[in-house]
Amino acid sequence: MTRVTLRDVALHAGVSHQTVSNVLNDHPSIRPQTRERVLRAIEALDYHPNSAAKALRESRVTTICCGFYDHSPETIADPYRNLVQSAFLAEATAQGYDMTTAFLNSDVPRGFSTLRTSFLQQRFAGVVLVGTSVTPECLDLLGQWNMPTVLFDHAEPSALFPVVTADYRSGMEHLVTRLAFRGHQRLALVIPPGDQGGSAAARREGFHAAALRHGLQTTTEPGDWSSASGETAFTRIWRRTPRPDAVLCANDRMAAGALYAARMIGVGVPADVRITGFDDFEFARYTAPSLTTLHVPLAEMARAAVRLLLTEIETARAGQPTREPVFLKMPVTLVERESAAC
Amino acid sequence: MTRVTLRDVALHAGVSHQTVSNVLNDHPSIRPQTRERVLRAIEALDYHPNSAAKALRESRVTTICCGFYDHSPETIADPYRNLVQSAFLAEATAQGYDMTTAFLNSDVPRGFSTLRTSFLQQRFAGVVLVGTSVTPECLDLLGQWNMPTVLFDHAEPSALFPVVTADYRSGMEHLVTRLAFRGHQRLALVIPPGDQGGSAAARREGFHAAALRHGLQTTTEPGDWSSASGETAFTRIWRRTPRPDAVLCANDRMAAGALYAARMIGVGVPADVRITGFDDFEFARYTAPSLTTLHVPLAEMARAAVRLLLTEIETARAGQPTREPVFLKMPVTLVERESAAC
DNA sequence: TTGAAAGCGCTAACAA
DNA sequence: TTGTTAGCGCTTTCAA
Repeated sequence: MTRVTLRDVALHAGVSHQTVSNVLNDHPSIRPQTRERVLRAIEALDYHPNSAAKALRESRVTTICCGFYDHSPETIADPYRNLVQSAFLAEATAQGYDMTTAFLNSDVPRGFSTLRTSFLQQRFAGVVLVGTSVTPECLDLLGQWNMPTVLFDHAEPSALFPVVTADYRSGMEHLVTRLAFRGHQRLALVIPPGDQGGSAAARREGFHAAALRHGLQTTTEPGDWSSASGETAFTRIWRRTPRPDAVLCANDRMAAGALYAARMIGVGVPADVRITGFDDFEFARYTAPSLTTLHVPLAEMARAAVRLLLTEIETARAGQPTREPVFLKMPVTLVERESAAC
Repeated sequence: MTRVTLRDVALHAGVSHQTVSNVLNDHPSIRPQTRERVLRAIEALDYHPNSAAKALRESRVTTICCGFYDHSPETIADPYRNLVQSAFLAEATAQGYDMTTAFLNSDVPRGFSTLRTSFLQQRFAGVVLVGTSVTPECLDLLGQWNMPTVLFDHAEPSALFPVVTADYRSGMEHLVTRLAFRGHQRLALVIPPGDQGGSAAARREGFHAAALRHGLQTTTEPGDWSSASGETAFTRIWRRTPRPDAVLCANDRMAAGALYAARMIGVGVPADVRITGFDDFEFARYTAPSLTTLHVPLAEMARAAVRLLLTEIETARAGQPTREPVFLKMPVTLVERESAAC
């Protein structure tokens, strides 16, 4: 159980431990012959450098954190997270970094201070904060910690951190415009309330802006991103007078719930009402009717976010805190399926 | 940007750095007054111990790894992973551990050796290996590394590692028996081929055992867990003669694909054919018709797996490699919905 | 009850 | 080109 160290390798190769270190770090000025001998010793002893020692000595960790903000039981099963996370990890790995994951609950001060503690303990070098609802107050707080951070899915540019998001607003506008051209008059939107500066807010704004432009009537019903909340929302909406002719849901999961509720009540989709989602996850194609929705290029966004974070980390290490504000907004595209067909 | 260390705290409190360490580690024999003073200094300086230094000194890491085996593009969107992972993390956090995630691709030797390298570099203390298809050869390999490991979702007991799984076999048997009692004669199974000792194998065995017992005809069609493969599989199956009167899918995602294909072809479910899934994810309730499936208690399993892993880690540290083989098999329950209603 | 010394495994700086 | 020295921040002896 005793580990092989640099010294063991040095002993085996008949050189000093420093020479071994030099070989490992590709220092110049090592005779090929020595180098060869060291490499053989490393192989023979199955040596692997201790990452803690390296991190300690270099005052540098090669781990990034994927922080899911606003973690609640309702969103645990959300396929969104998995996609994002696995894209993060792939990119991080490609760049020679490890990744840890943190789920921050909405208990803001406590969740954030846990993250900060972890950072100050040097457990990770920087974080991609995933999730809506990062309020301006939180951002100010974060800003004071100077922890390399990238905001994922934050709708507004930030002076403090790079932001990677998608054009949720235009996506929604596009969808509403399309529905307007098809003669729809009364739209209902199912969306989580609040979320200032977050992606829900962007979706809501796009909805209202386009509806106003086209002179459409609108109502809003709260949801919490879960399918169950979509179900409830649709039921409530359908009791109203006048009834909407299209129900737009802020994500696919809620839309799936709405479709289910419609079927239970005996409302035909798309005959009696159109229903749309947002995100375009795997099962959007597999609802009945299949779901018209907006596609978000999550994997691409995730790759960009990690790359930006690594730049942030390098910049912070080099001690150059000034930088242009970065705001990456990826296009969102309409995917037309049955639930809102003509 | 310069970090606060033990020495800084000691200086501030007017004691030696060792005393600070003693306070942090709750050593006895510290005068309450001194203790108080040190704690105030820690507070005042916002001190956080460096985890790398601690790990190095104690030769001990407090990170576990969540290793998803058989990672392929098809399974990235799988909600299964997220549920499992977030349950792992919650339990690990509760026990004072961090968690990293690794996605091992099916390129067995390379993927595994990356994991091993990471372990030998002391990046994590042990791994929960999630996924089917861990072949006996892989297990032997793993066994030689003596890396604390727990197998998640492995169907057979192992002499080498604790296993946490669900009773996939009985679940399938129960479902087949139910269908037999309802007069079904010809069953088709959509399932990934191979997977010796994995959960797919258990599902397949349960299926065949029960079908045999009840004298039912069976056919099998390959799938790769993805919805798209379920779609293809159903289409193929429906071209056969005679047609089955029930199509059992080895997971919900494939079942969703099968439902879609049936609808496209114009086959009524459950009127013309019954379709069932396995796992009971959120959207199983939201397909149309809603999906009859088998519920797997993933969160509970995940908690148990982490606890077992921590025990393994402790045991290994204490140098007592012998231990009773552990095999935890959680119950799987039938959830009846519309797609296989009477 | 507290402090001083040693060293975990590594790398940066310098000396040979 | 290689070896020696020092120290990253912490905890574990052991002595005061």
